[in-house]
Amino acid sequence: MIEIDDPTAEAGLAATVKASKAPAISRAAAILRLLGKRGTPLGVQTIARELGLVPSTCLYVLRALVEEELVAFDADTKRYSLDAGVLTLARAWLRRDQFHDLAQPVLDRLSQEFGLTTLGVQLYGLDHIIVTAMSQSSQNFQLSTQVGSRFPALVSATGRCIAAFGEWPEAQLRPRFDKLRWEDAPSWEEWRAQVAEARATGVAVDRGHYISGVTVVAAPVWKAPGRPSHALVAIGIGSAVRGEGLPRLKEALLAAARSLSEQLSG
Amino acid sequence: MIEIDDPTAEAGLAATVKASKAPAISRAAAILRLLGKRGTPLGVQTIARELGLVPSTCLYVLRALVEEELVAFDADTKRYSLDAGVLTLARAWLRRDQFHDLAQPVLDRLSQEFGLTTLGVQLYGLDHIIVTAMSQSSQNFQLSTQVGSRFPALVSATGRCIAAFGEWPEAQLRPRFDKLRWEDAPSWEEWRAQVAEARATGVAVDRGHYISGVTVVAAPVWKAPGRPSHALVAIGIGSAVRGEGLPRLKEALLAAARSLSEQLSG
DNA sequence: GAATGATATTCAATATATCGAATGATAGAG
DNA sequence: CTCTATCATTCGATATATTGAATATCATTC
Repeated sequence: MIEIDDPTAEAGLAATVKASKAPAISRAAAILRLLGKRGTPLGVQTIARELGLVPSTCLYVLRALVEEELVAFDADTKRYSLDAGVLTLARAWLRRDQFHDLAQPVLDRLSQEFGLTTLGVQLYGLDHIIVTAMSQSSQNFQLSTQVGSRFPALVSATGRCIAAFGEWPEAQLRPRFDKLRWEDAPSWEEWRAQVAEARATGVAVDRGHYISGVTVVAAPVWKAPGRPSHALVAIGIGSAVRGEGLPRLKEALLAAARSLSEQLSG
Repeated sequence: MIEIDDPTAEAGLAATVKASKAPAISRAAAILRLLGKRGTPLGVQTIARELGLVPSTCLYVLRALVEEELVAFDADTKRYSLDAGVLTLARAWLRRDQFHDLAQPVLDRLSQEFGLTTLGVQLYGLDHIIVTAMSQSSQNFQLSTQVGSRFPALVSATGRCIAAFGEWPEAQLRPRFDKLRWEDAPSWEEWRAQVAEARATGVAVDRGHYISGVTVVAAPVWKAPGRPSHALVAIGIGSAVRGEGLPRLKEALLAAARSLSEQLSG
């Protein structure tokens, strides 16, 4: 799957910093994300330029992050990179997230039964989604993502899911839809029709639009009434999603999502 | 394995905040760690009390963290907990950490061959270590930790490793040694002797001191000359580490650690 | 080897994040 | 239902984090 740029990194930072009562934290988060995205160690100046920060401020923030072991500092090269402290936080999150725990066995079963890759994702409004659980079947060729990956909200089957059950005004959907990148982008009308179908059936499908040859199915999960908080996703290639397979998969995904919703709200 | 409390959480926070030029970040990190440790969602007041923060400041920090999706806010209960944003950072870290990538296949091979659990850990001076890679054999009963776990630096075999190759003054070692919790704590003299042996052989061993019945072996890994930066650890129970097994394991671990050191420094 | 351009870092002025008291909001007891 | 206790939240005064210029350090070019 294709990764996306983080919109908050460059453009929105100035605004976020201004509005906040703790701007150092926005800056720190932006730095962490930048270091994560780049992967290679960066110097103070580079980071500051990239994020539009004052170098001295950037230095102080980095030093604080180093102190907290969220950022590693190489004294020889004077370069900064992510440190293992972020792992400790992630482990704590994984251990306690209800959806993750409940979804994992369900995903394992589904990916086994249908021979495809399944994901549990958390929805963040119209901005993006984050993969929080994953399971792969033992088949040879598999599409793969990792827990922690971010994708734009409205793309693929999950996007139709969000549009179908989020009750968002069209004025908010359209501009975001126009910015998406698909391998074979649907027209706005085509997409609207598919969203309507998702609303009717309870499951959204993307047939080769996001990635050609790949069928993605998504079903919404609710933690509370209102907008769905999570979704179950199945990603299939080849025979797994052809012919009789697809309706059965949709059925199974829908049932699993309903069951999860009940468990989460109870 | 037994988890440890984070020393920076309560006691050291005030000092760290005072010294820093970006105190909001220390507070933010402390909040993240607290939320991670507790697992259950917490209110502003509770967090502030626990960490010795002013409630209003605590609120501002929390809001900034929510904005960055590092903390989730339940508007109904007004409780805060870790959010999935920390996952994204962790994934980025895992993807780019050289030691993690190089160590994983080595650990897989070792755990398979000897039928035990192996870890790759990153060393943080005399403070603590963080597990950054793990592999388990397919045997039924296995000791288990997770990537991201933290342990005190000087405990078990890794501790002897750090003491043996870190060239720390005794005055710094002793007070930390005295604070450790073992199931069957060795005396200071006993421990010193084992550290000396580790220095001589290149591998450290803990025979049931940290956890009774469990043998832990650790070998240091260097990214650069000076103090070791990482270590390879093998954790065995029963026959895997009895008789002829142990010397063979020590040999294999040492060889693997040497090879890794070379790859990392090159 | 001097000069150049880039970097990281320090420092004092000032915009502002932080504090503590005051205000709302909420839940539980009587 | 009222009272009380505890919580989250707002707000103005002030200690201080942030800034931008100045300095120090480093690598590279002529």
